Amino acid sequence: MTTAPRWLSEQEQRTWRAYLQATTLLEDHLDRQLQRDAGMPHVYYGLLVQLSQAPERRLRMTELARIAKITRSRLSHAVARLERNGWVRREDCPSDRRGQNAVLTDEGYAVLKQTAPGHVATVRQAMFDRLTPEQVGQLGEIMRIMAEGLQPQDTDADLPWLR
Amino acid sequence: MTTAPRWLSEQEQRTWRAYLQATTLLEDHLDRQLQRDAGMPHVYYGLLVQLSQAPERRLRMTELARIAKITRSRLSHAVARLERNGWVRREDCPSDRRGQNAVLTDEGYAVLKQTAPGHVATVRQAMFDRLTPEQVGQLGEIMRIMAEGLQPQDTDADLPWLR
DNA sequence: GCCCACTTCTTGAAGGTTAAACTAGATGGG
DNA sequence: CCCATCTAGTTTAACCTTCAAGAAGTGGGC
Repeated sequence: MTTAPRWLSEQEQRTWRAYLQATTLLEDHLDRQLQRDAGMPHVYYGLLVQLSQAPERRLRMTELARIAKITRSRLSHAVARLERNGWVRREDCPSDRRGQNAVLTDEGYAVLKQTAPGHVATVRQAMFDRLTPEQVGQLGEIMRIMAEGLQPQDTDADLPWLR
Repeated sequence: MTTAPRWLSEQEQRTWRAYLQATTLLEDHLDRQLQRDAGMPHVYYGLLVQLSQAPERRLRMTELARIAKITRSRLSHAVARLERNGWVRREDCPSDRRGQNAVLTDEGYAVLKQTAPGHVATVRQAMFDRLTPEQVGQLGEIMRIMAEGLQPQDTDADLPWLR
């Protein structure tokens, strides 16, 4: 970082500040809503959602971590907690003896079914009810671009001389 | 929540998922970058930035918490840590004996000065270098709308019969 | 002047997250 | 077959966040 930094323009600064405030406030809001209504933080809820949508309601740990964009370590802790709650169960993977499947239990599914409407309502109220369909489209496109740029890269992409 | 839930449309679902992924990945990315280069998480860095921009580089605890969108409790812990680092100092507020000012020290300012370029570069690379100026404008507008809707409301707004 | 309700800020405990180290099993070249 | 190397997942300890409770100060109504 020896070259002169390119500071943010006025518009970029305003956007960045708004981004930080909105994302902080929303994540807090969702955490509070779900902690109150479902007894777990937002990230944990997201794990149950992913499992509920997977074939046979089960996923390999690494795959779940990849989809949810969290580390395997964090997932290990999270699943341990969800298992204590009886909402997820661990199961040996038949094809790879190192592997574990996280399986959504019926109880876990019931919790999800019960709390999903309230959660959707909260998300709507915070985001979709305030934006025009056009803005929803713009936001989606922008977020896809950002997410794509932040995916853990193929190692070789950082080492072009190896390609 | 007794009425039939209005689920998200296809477009809304895609946008929501992209939003979750992008914000999760970006926050992680910034935390890692700042932990590595500045020895503190992103939120703590943001506190130093706010202080650096305040008159006399100091702010009342409550005001700083309000600006940074975090709880006072969290701020207390954070400032305690930053104080141990020598980057912030606490000071009694002259006009209100309950109050404390958080003051950015010269050391704290130096850390900021040293790490700001790298941080801006990271933000640019993750967001602004990937978006058109038009998209930056759209994102800013959308985030302002969301943040506004999530501000802790004036109590009376929830109690119209008291107005 | 005296209450009482409110604000400011801190604390402690419980729970969540991170980074690094570790166990166990898979994999592929020689 | 053997071994180095890689991958899957867990664990530990340090750190961070949250919630509830509490100490201390303020200020309006009487």
